[in-house]
Amino acid sequence: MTRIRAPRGTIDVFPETPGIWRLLEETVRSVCRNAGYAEIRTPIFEHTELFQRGVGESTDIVEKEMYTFLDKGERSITLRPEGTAPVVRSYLENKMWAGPQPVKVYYIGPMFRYERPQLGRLRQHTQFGVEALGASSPALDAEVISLLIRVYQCLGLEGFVVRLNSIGCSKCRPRYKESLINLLSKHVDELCGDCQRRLLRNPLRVLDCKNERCTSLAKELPPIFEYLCEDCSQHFDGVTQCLKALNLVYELDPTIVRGLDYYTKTVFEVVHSGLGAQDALGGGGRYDGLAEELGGTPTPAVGFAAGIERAVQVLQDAAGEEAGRDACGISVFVAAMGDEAKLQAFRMTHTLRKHGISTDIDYLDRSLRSQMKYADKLGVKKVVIIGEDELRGDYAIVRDMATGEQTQVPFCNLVKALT
RNA sequence: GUAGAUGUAGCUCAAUGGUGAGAGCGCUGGACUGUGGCUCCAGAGGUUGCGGGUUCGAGCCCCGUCAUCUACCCCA
Repeated sequence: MTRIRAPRGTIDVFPETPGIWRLLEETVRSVCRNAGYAEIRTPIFEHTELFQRGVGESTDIVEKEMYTFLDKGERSITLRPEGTAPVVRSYLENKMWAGPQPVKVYYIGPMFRYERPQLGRLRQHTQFGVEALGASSPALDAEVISLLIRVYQCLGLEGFVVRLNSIGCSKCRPRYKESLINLLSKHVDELCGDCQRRLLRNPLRVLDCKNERCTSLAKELPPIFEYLCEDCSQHFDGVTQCLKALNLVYELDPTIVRGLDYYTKTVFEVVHSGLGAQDALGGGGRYDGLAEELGGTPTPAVGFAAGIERAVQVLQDAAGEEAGRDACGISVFVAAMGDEAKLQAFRMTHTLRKHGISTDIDYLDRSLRSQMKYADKLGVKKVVIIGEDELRGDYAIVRDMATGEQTQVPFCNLVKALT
């Protein structure tokens, strides 16, 4: 029999990192709630069409990375590859537009993409994200960006960089695309194979190509700022103004274009150099056209998504392996010798637990010496020792593991002595 | 989907084509029959990823396969 292993691209979060995970999740929750974002939990699978229409038929995610299958009712189902389209679907389906606007929600949960795993990339990974729907104010873009930064700041994470860009809207982006095509067409031969293909389909992608020659060509291209329409341009100014008001440092980066079709106007990424080739901790932007694309009324919205595993990786590099270890948290160990004492110890352990004292006991019939060793490894503060002598005298020995000091405590006073 | 690297004990790694595949750490026990950390001793633990091939002989060489890692594409 061959041993069953976890499927490719999945990991067990155990035993090294649950501590960091819990800290991260708690930080996300408190930062979001502090800014008026409520939790939303959407299904882990959705109708395939949601992502085809929402994320975009021509994106890599939809083209080749989705976990799609037919269920027993012949429906095409997809494990969610991202969180935004489901939230918008939920907003529309639950008529959240009928309540006070904007609707601000956050989520934490698993996402699935069928890709080759590498550093910072898994087939099942966890994202936290926020979405603010129903308002087009640039202040909301800035708020969303500030939330992401705040999460990292609260965790004491350093060395990340915020990159900001605007990719315009359906009015002005086509003009920019057109001029990119015109300018790049003159240099088709110098572009890499991928970019030659991208040129007609989505010329913006040439901007963030990692190929050196494409990069140097891209540098010569005019930035999109010169092509933004009045509306987009004003909006972008509003965003930068708000960010400056918060003293948030960012870099203007005309090369970030994002791989999902639904983005409009503001797009941003938070990157960290400690992540290898996949250097984005998180990213997001505005998606004013998505609700309409999903058959709802036009609804302006903005949000981000960020990778938990990637944040954990950076935090652990900074703090060391042991930092995330989930200590058992046991404070008292009951060591016993002899059958009668062991039964008494078993009962005592449960009594102590009932009184809120975290307690553990030996289950391997070990010698006293070994029980002491084990108690030491657990890191307990006190060990309660019972043998035949103690049973006869109706008391237990309580040993302080830090000082080595031992006292005799009558059984009836044990709870008080250990509290 | 493509490319490269790597698969030996729970972990990190040794072993010129040649005896019964070793070490450190960890685990279990003992020295100390009822007292942890330090020290010393002992023990358990392996289908050398899997399947073929070459050879008198393969952990080592060759082929295939699977897995992991890294990178491309793209993204969290």
